[in-house]
Amino acid sequence: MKTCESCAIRSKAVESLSKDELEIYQENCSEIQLDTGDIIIKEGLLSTHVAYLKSGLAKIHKKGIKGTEQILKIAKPGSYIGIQTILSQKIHQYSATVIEDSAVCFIDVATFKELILRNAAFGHELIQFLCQEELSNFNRFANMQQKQIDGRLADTILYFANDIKNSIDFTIPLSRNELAAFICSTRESVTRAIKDLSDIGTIHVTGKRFHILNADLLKKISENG
Amino acid sequence: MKTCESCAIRSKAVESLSKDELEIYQENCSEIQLDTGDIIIKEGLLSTHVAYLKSGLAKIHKKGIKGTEQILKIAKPGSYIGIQTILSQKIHQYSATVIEDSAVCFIDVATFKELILRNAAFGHELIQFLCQEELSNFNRFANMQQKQIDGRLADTILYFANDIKNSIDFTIPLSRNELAAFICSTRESVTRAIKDLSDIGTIHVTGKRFHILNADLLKKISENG
DNA sequence: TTAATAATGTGATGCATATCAAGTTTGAAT
DNA sequence: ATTCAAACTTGATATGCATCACATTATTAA
Repeated sequence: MKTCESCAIRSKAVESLSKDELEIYQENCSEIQLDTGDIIIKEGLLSTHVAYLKSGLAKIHKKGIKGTEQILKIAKPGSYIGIQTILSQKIHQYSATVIEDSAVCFIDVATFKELILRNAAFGHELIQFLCQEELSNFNRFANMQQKQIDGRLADTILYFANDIKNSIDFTIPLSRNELAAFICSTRESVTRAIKDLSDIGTIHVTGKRFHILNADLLKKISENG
Repeated sequence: MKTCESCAIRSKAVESLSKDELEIYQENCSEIQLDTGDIIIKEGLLSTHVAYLKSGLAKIHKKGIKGTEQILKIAKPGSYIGIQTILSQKIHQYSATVIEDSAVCFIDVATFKELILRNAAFGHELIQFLCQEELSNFNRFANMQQKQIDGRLADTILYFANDIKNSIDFTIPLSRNELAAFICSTRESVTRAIKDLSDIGTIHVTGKRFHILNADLLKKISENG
């Protein structure tokens, strides 16, 4: 049986737990394999567990007006999902859906809360995680508002290349519709933006597979908006 | 001499401190009166203190591409400012500027960090604060992307009326340019949006003073985008 | 394989809002 | 009061992108 104790990719927060705290954690935690399309948490439902993304990839999204999906961010391995609603609000304010087969640990809310109140180092790591997330959100917010589509797409391609896939040749596990929901545009405009970036030789794209040909130019487009 | 111990509007986090922890806090904390326009923290500078907004109002902003100011959010009394960079990054990633005369407490970073690691309840309150902030950011993000100007302005007017001023007759302490930076538009478009909402009788505006005449209609506009 | 369905691409058009260019008001300084 | 600069308003024009309509290509099921 797998234990958190022997888990190689447990979070820094879990690292900080004492032996008996880890036991509490472990007893109220279960790891589940999820496939693309599976729902981790769903907006509007009661918040009963915190999810820890061990491996894979998920989209964090939210229903906007008229039901339009808005992708808020991409959750990478090491992310806690659904943590925002465990302390005060009890209803999930956003959904999380797997976009690349994932291993997810679900930790009971009460346990999570107990550990925060019991071990300051555990809380400290969570604070660090939340702070970094907020700064990312700020950056993303400013970028979305001030750049136009080509710049936003360039951002996204560089983000997947540098921060997620660590490669210049990779797949973005999002449909054109989802890409649009992520860069705040429409399916059609995403298609055209991809064509723009391809035409000037910065990328080569086939389906969901992206190959960066000219990173410098792509960066310049990203920076200039 | 004023002490945190006797402070009526200290944060919930400070509430949770023990007597000697409170003393540590107090010794490394100083309250300062700031006027409109004064800078609380500045993007790019070293993060040496956490600011706690006791009273007044501040804008949290960030330089975008080409130097365009982007207002990320409004900080209300009870907000911790500059907390995001104290643990990992050391450089402020955003600025905070007073928009209504404020009382601000500056707490030394080392002290703040020490208290997080020493008192789990203190950290717990901060986590709660950070979680709520992130959810607000998500909502704001989705709204900005999916609503058009009139809806975004309606949002903002209702936000000031309900969440900040608790009145239907109040001043928004932002210039038209700042309002634009807040609702992600331009000075001119803000003017026109104000005119739109005035023309249909939802609000009456003179300068920075806003009077809500038809809250229901305003709400409808906000909801429909 | 073929049929059916979903995802994607493309061209034509319209619209919201940015941008530009004057004017006008406001507020501070003299 | 008068002057000056900053903030604001207003109209005309430009443009980026959404929207619509339809063609094409993948993908799945039969």
